[in-house]
Amino acid sequence: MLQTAIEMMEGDGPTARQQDVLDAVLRLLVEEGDRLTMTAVARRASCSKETLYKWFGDRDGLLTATVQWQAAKVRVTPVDRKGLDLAALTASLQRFASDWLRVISSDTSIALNRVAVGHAGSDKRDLGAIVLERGRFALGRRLKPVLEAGREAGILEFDDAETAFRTFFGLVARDVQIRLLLGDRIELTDAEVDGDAVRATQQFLALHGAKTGPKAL
Amino acid sequence: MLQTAIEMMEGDGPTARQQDVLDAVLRLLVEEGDRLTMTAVARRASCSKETLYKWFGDRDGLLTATVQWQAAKVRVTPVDRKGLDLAALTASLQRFASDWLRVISSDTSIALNRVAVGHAGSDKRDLGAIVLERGRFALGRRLKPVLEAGREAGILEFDDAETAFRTFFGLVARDVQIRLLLGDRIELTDAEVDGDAVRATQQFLALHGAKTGPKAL
DNA sequence: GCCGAACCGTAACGTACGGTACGGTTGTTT
DNA sequence: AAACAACCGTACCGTACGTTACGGTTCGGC
Repeated sequence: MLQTAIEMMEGDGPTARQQDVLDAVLRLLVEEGDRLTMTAVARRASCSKETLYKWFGDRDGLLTATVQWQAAKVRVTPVDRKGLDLAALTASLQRFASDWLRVISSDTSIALNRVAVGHAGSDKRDLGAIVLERGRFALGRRLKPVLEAGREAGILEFDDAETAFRTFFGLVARDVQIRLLLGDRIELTDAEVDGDAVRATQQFLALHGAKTGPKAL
Repeated sequence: MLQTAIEMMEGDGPTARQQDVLDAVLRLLVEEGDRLTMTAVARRASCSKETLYKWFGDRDGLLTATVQWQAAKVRVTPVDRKGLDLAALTASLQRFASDWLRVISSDTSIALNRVAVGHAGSDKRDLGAIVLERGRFALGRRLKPVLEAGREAGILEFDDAETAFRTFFGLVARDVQIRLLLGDRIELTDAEVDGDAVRATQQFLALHGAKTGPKAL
């Protein structure tokens, strides 16, 4: 059953075969970066270039579909806002932090962000917008309710949830993402990721934790 | 007087004429991004392509020389470590923060980081390494002595200067750089930059300021 | 005034790659 | 079994662009 790029845009996701192709593009993107050729994609995915063009329109369409496909694969564990105490909030923040660190340090994320950054420089700003929307902004949308629940529970104090989120974001990511994107070889073991998540969470709580008793700053 | 790319690598910088060419590349890079062509550079700089190749070797050499040229233009105001008190340290940190925010939000920085990120994905990792070295790491080398002076003066408390610097970096940059690189249009007025610098500095002091009297966290 | 080096402007070359066309194969419908 | 759609593999086309080559101009040295 033929499914055009337009149909993919507005309807149900790619077919199984198309997903295979997009996964091949992902792998190729990690290996070769933005200089992957349509020929290489066709060869890797064992499909014809004609099919690629029929399904995805052109090279940019293929890259866009790939980015969306990868973004769709990222699923998150929701947080229950009931019975929130300091321990639960701390665990939640740590989990967000470690998840995020693992995402931005993954090969696929690095490769995808690289092509998105490259495309943001040209007229084709779509890729950057998608990555931003499904990455940074999606994280904010998921984390802000947690922060606000913490505030309602009297655990956190802040004026603006967006600002508070950005502080947390900075404490977690620091210079990791830009260094990775620029080619710095950072080794991030699981232990280090968890340690960084703990540190970032503690720092955030030190800044925005509710002041109780003599802990006034 | 002819000056080959090799001579430029190991010796005195580019000649005045070559600087004009590199400035033209910079402007073109801001306008067109990585898809600038050698023909466009030659036309913009009013020089021949033959000269470009004689001076810079090839396209990558031209881009490398451009990145180094821009990096060389960034100069910093040193900080005197004598008579350091909290006010002086605060002012110093705020200045670092606002300077850095202005750098990473400038058109040239964004354009340069974009091409560097793109090149970091291919075999040509040079550009990324240069940007990293003259950007993030240069900032760290300049800031760490300030932090250590603050610690010696009893104003700051931290174990590792590198870790403390990265915390400050995160508090300052937050999500700004990645958003700009991905094409997000962020408006950063001078007032906002200064305000962010103050906020980041206060947050850093809250985390690493020496505990005096009843201010224990 | 003459010579050569450096350089400009432009034309030309080679190639890599995006995009298209086409013959052959498989699987499905009638 | 005939017809047809979807698809694979490959050959092909057009073009953009990196790189080179060349004629003409400026300029410093003798």
